[in-house]
Order: sequence, then structure tokens, then C-alpha cells
Amino acid sequence: MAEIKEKEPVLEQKSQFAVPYYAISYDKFFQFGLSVDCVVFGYHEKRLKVLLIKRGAEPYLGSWALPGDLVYPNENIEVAAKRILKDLTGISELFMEQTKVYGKVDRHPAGRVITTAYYSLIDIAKHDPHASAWAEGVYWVDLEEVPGLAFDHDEILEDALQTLRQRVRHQPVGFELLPQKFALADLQALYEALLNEVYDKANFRKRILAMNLLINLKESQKDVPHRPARLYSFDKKRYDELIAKGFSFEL
Amino acid sequence: MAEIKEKEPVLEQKSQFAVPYYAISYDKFFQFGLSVDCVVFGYHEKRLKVLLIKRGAEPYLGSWALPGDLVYPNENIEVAAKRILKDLTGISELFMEQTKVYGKVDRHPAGRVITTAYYSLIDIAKHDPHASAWAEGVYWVDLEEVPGLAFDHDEILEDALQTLRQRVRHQPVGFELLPQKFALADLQALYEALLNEVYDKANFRKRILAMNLLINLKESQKDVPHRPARLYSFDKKRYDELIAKGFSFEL
DNA sequence: CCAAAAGTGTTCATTCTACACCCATGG
DNA sequence: CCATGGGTGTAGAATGAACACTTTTGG
Repeated sequence: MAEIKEKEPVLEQKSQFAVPYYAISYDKFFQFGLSVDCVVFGYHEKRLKVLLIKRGAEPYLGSWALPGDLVYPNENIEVAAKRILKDLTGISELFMEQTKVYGKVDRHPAGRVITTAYYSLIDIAKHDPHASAWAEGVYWVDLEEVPGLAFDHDEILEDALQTLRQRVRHQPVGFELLPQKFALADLQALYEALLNEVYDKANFRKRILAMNLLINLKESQKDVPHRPARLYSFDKKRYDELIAKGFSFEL
Repeated sequence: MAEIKEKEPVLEQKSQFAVPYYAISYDKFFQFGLSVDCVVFGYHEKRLKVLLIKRGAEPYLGSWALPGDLVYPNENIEVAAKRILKDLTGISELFMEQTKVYGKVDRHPAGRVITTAYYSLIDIAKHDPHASAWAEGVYWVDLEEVPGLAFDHDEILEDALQTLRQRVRHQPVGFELLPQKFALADLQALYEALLNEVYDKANFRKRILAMNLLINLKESQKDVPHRPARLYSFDKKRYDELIAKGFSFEL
């Protein structure tokens, strides 16, 4: 968006604003397609999963891919991302964050399509993948068993996973993957799965409880063949307060 | 990029791949412009600066803005970003990382332009901003004195600064802002400027040296009116080795 | 010899780690 | 009363913060 000393690059056309912006034709510049791809992570029975689709159309017919779609010219990117997730899962409110843009010239056979990747987190148990709202051809795939994906989706998934791991250490996004009420052992198992580590039970709970971000629900598990665990929920209000005061979450 | 159960969104056109991708017209989808905006941070005399331009063309003629330009349809985004930086500063090799995409429908008066933001780090002393290679109308502005910017550039700058602060704590990107040879006090001053904190001298150097990422050059400052400081340089090779072994930088 | 900044060592408090132990429930 | 996981206490190590002190240079 700047005036730049024009050294002619690939094309022989001048930078948009080297002359008044209404005086030249932009047709050459307005040829991009824009899409969104969603990396939806789910957590179930101590395994991290990702939502994949089996493509029902060309290109890459029959291949596995991340769910995504083109963005409409009068649609905000985030709205498109929410639309896609809604259509896939029936859920309209879920945690979502942009990761990166992918724009290699040849990444899409149909033309110059750049794509914005989003990742989301979902508690699988809360949203039955076989409920009627779910789209056909959508599957939860264990992260360890992800096959090769269409387009540059392998790279997108890898980057999203990196981002997730990064975030989970410094922001309490992990809670998005758990039910409202959970036991500390569940939380520990989640972090162990996400970060591929093992923590000492006593020390883990001390660290977590010291943050004062959990609400002790004074309620316990039922029908378990051992001492029932105390249930907790995440105190988002308190988290926001702390953040406002400059607190920084660390694990 | 997926087949999605089609619920009609804003427009009345179907998702690209709901039918074979060569059978429908894409014209409606390929109307986006793509630009790059660069947030170039520099460091000089204990102050953090950012490169801004004074716009010489409409829209926002005369306003301050981040340097940027449209991407050519056959040009990779990263190439465009490098081209812009080269034209601005004459430097072709410098640290650069994508931050986010901005794509609000109305963010640009000339049409639907989405922009990818990159941030870079530069040692100002190394690159005289008045050298002939520099573009006209480009200025280093102290971060504390940045005026309101054109488009959504205020937001872009703010996000880039957040990213920089985040990165600088967890990866040794700070070294990009310093000369090859630097004293520990320089490094400390840099971190203090970046993170707006004050560190204890003794403890700071203990922490830094304990990482074993600095090469003691066995060389000292000259002509200073006090005890000359030992000079160091960053050991990138060792850093890469440590990273490969799963080491994580923290400050 | 003084000012100024480089560079070091020590103490004390805090946090982290490992591990042992007790508790509540169902079968 | 046993198996199973929930839940707690403690000792010792490691880390971090504060601060006083020594060193080397130019003027």
C-alpha cells in the first residue's frame, strides 16, 4: 500500500499507488481467490484428533484434506471460517484462531488461491460426530494416523499443531477441549497428550491450583470403582481479570 | 477446499467444489486483491523504532502508513515482501516473519484487498537510513511517537509488536537487532527496551551466559571512558543444535 | 584519584522435583 | 479387604532476586 521506488518485478505493471489509484486498471491485481481451511482439534479418551474430510470432487478427488471453502467477495474471512465450522459440525460458537496464510503461486490447480488457516478446539464428547448436523464424509482422525493430505494441507496441519502447542503452554486454551466439569486428572492427561510429556501428579495439581483459575465445584465423580475425583470448572472471569492486571499464564 | 453441505451464505452461489471444479464459473470468486504490509522494527540508542512512509498517493494521501504493496498474480507472497523491503532499504537478506492476515471487506477503498503482514528486525546502525538506496519518504519513527496510520495499519502494527514481544521471549530474535559484536550491556538494554522491563545486571548476565549461546570474542570495546566491555556474538550454530535436541529458549 | 560502567560472589527466599504416604469407592 | 486411582506432605535441590563488592579504563 505504499509508494515504492519502482523496480519492475515479475510483471511489467507499476505498483498500484505509484500513480493516483483511480487512474490505472487493477484488473491484473484483482485475480486472487481466497479460501479458508480449518484445523479442528478434538480430544477424546486421551487422544488428540483432527477433523478431516474425504474429498468428493476434483481436484484431489478421494484424497483426505482439511475442511475448507472459498470466501465470498463480500464476506469477512472470519465469518467464512465460522460458516464452514457450522456446516461441518452444527456448532456456531467455538474457539477459533488464525494461524497463517498460505499463498504459493502453484498451491491450487484452479488458479491463484491463497488460503487462511484457522484452528479450533472442541470437546468431542460434547458433540457427537455422528449426529445429524454433521456433514457427510467428515471424520475424526487420530493425530498419529493422519494420512497424506491434499494441497499443502500437510504443512498447514503441522503449523497449526505447532501453534496449538505453543498456545496451550501460555494461554489456557486447553480448557476448550474439556467438558465444563472435569477432574484434575483429566486436565493432566490432556496436557500430557497435547505436549507429549509426563507430569508428576502432585506437582501438576499444585501448579494448576496455585493459579487460582479453577472453580472447585464441590461435586464429585459418580460410579467410579475408586475414590471419586473432585470436579472443577475453568474460571474465565477470573482469568480475564488476571490478564487485565498483566498476569501471564505459564505451564 | 472441501465439499461442504451447502447452506447458502451471503451470495447465492455454490461452494467451488460442490460440483466438479471446472464446470462452474469462478469469476465471482477470483476478485480479490492481495497485498503485503511490512512492519520493520529497528533499534538505535536504546529506542525501538519502526519504519513508516508518508503516502504520496491516494487513498490516504499524506497519511502515515506501513510500507507495503500489492502482490503480483504470479508472485509468491514472501517474494513480494522481500521485494518491498529491498526497495525500501536496499537490504535483501533480513529476518522476516509472517504475523497475520487482515481481510475485512471494507478495509480498502479500492476493492476487496486482503493483506498479509510481515515483521522484520534490523540493526539501524548497520544500515544508514539516509543512504542512497533508501526510498524517498521513508522514516524511522520512535515507537512512542507513532501517529495514527492509514487503513487498518494501527491494528497491524499493534499485533506485530505483540508478536515481536512474544517471540523475543522465546526465541533469540533479539540478536537480529544488534550488531555482530555486542556487549552484554547492549543486549540487556535491548531487552529492556523491547519488553519495557528493568533487569538486574548480575542476574541478567548469569542467565544469558548460562544458555551458552554467546561466543566470547576475547575482544573489547575501545576508547570508552570506563572499563571496556567484553564483546560477544550470537552462536547460531549452537542454537540450531540445541533446538534440534528439544531445547527451548526462555527469558 | 575520581567517575563510570564492567564484571563477580554471596546470601536468602522461593520454587521445583521426587517420592512416600493416606483416602474413598466398588467389587 | 483388595485394587484402583484420588489426593496431600515433606525434604532436598535448583533457581532466582537483591545487593554489595572488585576491576579497568579515560580524564
